[in-house]
Amino acid sequence: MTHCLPVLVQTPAYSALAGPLRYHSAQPLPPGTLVRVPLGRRELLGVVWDRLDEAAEVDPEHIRPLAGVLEGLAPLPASWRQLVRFCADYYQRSPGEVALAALPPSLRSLTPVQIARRLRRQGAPAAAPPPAEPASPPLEPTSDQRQVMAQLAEGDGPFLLFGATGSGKTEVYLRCVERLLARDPQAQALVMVPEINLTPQLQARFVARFGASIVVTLHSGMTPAQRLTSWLAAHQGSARILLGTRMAVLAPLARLRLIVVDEEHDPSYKSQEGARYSARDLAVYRGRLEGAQVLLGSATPSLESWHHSRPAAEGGRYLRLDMPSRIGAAAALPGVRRIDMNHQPRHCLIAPPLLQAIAERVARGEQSMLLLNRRGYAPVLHCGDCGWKSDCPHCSAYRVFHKVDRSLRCHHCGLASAVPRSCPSCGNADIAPVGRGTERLEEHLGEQLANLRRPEGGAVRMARIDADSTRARGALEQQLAQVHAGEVDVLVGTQMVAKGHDFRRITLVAAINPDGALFSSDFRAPERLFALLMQAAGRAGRDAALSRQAEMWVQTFHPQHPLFEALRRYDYPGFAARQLQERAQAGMPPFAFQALLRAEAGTQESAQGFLEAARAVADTGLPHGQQAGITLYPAVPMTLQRIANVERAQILIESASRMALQRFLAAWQPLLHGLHDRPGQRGVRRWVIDVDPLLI
DNA sequence: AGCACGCCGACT
DNA sequence: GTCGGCGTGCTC
Repeated sequence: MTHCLPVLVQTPAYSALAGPLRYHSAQPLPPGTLVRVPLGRRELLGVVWDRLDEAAEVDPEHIRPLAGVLEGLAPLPASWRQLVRFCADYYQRSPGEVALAALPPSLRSLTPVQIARRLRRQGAPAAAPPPAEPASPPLEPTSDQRQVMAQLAEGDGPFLLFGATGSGKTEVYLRCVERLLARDPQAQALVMVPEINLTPQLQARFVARFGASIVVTLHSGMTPAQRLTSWLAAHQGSARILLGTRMAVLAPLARLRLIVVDEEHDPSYKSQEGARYSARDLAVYRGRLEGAQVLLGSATPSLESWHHSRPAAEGGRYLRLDMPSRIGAAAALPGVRRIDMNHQPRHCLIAPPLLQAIAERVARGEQSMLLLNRRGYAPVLHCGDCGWKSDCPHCSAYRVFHKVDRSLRCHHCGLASAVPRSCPSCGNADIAPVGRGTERLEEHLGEQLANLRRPEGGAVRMARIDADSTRARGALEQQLAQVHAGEVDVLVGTQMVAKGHDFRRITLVAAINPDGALFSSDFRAPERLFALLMQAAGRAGRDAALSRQAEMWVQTFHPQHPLFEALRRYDYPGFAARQLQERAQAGMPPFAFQALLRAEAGTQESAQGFLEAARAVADTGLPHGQQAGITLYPAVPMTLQRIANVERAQILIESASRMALQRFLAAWQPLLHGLHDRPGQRGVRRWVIDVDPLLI
């Protein structure tokens, strides 16, 4: 007697293999079992799925037997399968793609024998370890923390922890986990941070509190072997605390009781390739699904979460918890100073008063941090004679001048070449860098401060931290350590330095050129700028003795702009209220729900042609009424129209109802597969649906 | 997606 | 006369 089992394999939504495939098995394997199955000439990892009727009918002759079962691995739990199903449905992908992407890569590449050996080595789930002796005894909780802990004990959530930088949010996370494990020693907690860079310090604090044996981390920077170890520990239950980036939300945790999403506003939680899921939104869904408490934390919540945390009487679904006070003597955030660049020397990089302020810090032995969101020396080279600019031949973007290695580099396709000695177009020798990047800022500052002396007489020490300076493994940690050790007086960096790193001795933070976000076509740009500046300000004055003279400087041509007014008062609620009002009036998220259909093709015409055909088929090919409440906008080129010679275009789909949008997408998406193969659409290389896109 | 098969240009 | 380009088609 053989059984016919549905099995998920990694197949994309648009191949004919989107659903589960059928295989014969001598044994009736429970859903969630990991198996190996033949597909064509390959042998793939697969997951036994729940119901056969999810698979399309197929000729019984063609059904092949399973190639093997991964012995010793417990089947993935029903809740995990439901999470995968939800994620696939919501983000319009195949369940196989979501399920297999959520498994560690080594499960796919190792042979069953290697995996069995690995399982034997890692052993069975460990018995509950004795509670670790805290290496660092927790401090007395602040009154804010006490109050928040009391609220967390009572309600169900989800909770939005609205806590100022330095108010001790991490301590709240630690206490929540502590309380959970005291109540249920077998329970598991998931704690997410937006970036890999932030995991080490978080891990250090959790290990110090709970011991290394029950804490594991999961992120894409780990080696395949490490990822497998952590994943197995999570799945088998020996890990009680899983720390990680967005991928951790899809880890199997059979006894999950608490999910923390730190810095929940951070765009990194939204995946930008494969299944474009939001780990924050999935966390909320997963919490409800598995009965786990969900705690979203931020000093500058996303407007979506903020809106959800309005009073329940007004329709709010999250419970807002306030922690307004910074801890200790650093209680006050630095004063904000706006420099009106209209009244400064033209084209100056750093206004004289700011330069003066930096010089004073150096002379006192304090540190300064300058933020400029552009790496390289100058964003473009320009010929004054003929107007030539350093275009990238493959992208609709300029190549950036990097002085360090005298190269022109495209930040989109990676094309790099030596800087021409003279204009490639007219031969003029006088080609000039236009605009400024971190390299140029560092150089300029070095010149301006060349004659300055530190208290003990040494020269000013500068450092630059951006994606270029931290390319090598461990470079970021090393550079951060230098800053911490006080070996740097002036730090220049992109936004990566503003995120989460505590610099105790910094007393001045300056935003060099933040104006771009004020008038951006991206409606979320102000939200991101406000979060960045708040976060950056939080870096300053964390050392009690220095906090009084801490300052946040903003160079702007629009000093009266409401965003900077709100920043001056550190008034996130005021800023958010204003933004939400604008969004409501304009009918934008969170008051509307959006999706994008993006197409890539050899020419802009064929990309747009595909999209227009998709628009047309929404009218003609769908059951009547399926389009009710849905707005489909015309196809337009993407902001970055061409990358690596691929033309990109998109259409926006909008609805006031999330349900209506979901229903429409589910009905529409299958029709698009047919379009792709039509004669006129051959030029289309790829298309994707992005649900709840962050970048439009 | 992979991976085959299949039919046309520059190499030993 | 072969190696290899990617167009088309199939995989439970």
